[in-house]
Amino acid sequence: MYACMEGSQLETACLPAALYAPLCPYTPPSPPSFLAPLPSLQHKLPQLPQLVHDHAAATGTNHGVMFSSDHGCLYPLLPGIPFCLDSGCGAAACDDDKPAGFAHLGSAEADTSAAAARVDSEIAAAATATTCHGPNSWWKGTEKGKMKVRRKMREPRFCFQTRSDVDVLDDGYKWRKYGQKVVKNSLHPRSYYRCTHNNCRVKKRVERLSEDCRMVITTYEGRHTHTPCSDDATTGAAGDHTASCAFTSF
DNA sequence: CGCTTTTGACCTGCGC
DNA sequence: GCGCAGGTCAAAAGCG
Repeated sequence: MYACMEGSQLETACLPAALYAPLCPYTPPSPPSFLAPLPSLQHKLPQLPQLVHDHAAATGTNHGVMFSSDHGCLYPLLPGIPFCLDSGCGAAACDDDKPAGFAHLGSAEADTSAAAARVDSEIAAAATATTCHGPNSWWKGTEKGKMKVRRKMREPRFCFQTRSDVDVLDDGYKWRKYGQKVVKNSLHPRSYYRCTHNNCRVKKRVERLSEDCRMVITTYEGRHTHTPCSDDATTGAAGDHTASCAFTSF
């Protein structure tokens, strides 16, 4: 999943031509309407999560999509990799209504790369947990005599890949780092961030490709309950604001 | 002083 | 059941 797509794979890309135009020599066959042209990735990257979310909302599923960007070129990453968190969304059921280039979970047998299998396993685990406990359910554990309650819930996850010298892309939201972990078969540690906004449990993971330390993999989990501009407003009024705000992003 | 980052420990899920 | 790996917690340290 983390490897860059080859040219042949891009034939199934679904982003508008304007996205590719600057540097990429190919053109997607039929750009979907839910994605507006992005003349410059550098300036439009913060919009990407919203675009993806709009698609998820339009399709009624928690589809994730993996994008890869390279010097301004942005395209879906490895179409065919399952990335649907909706436990009720089977592979066959989803195939018909997903646009070309979008992948969803549930078709592990179609995956050939170890990385894809790893992601599939990861997402499948989340789906399994959801099945066992139901959406938005809680599981409990104990630590040093006191109950520790964690939320194990189904959240839409989207990841994209970009080439950048900085780990944390400026997506308009404020993040707090809560962990860092060295992952196996990776030369670079994975960082875990959480949105600092009140009652916003959106998380993101950032890691660099071991094959190319300039490539950054950013995975968003969950949806923001606020706008980027309201990030500073962490008071109780945030709830009213978010309730009246149709913009929900990552 | 408050917020953020760091980092080791802990917990859970999965594969064997 | 055990070990491994990923994810999270929380105390300590750092910083403005």
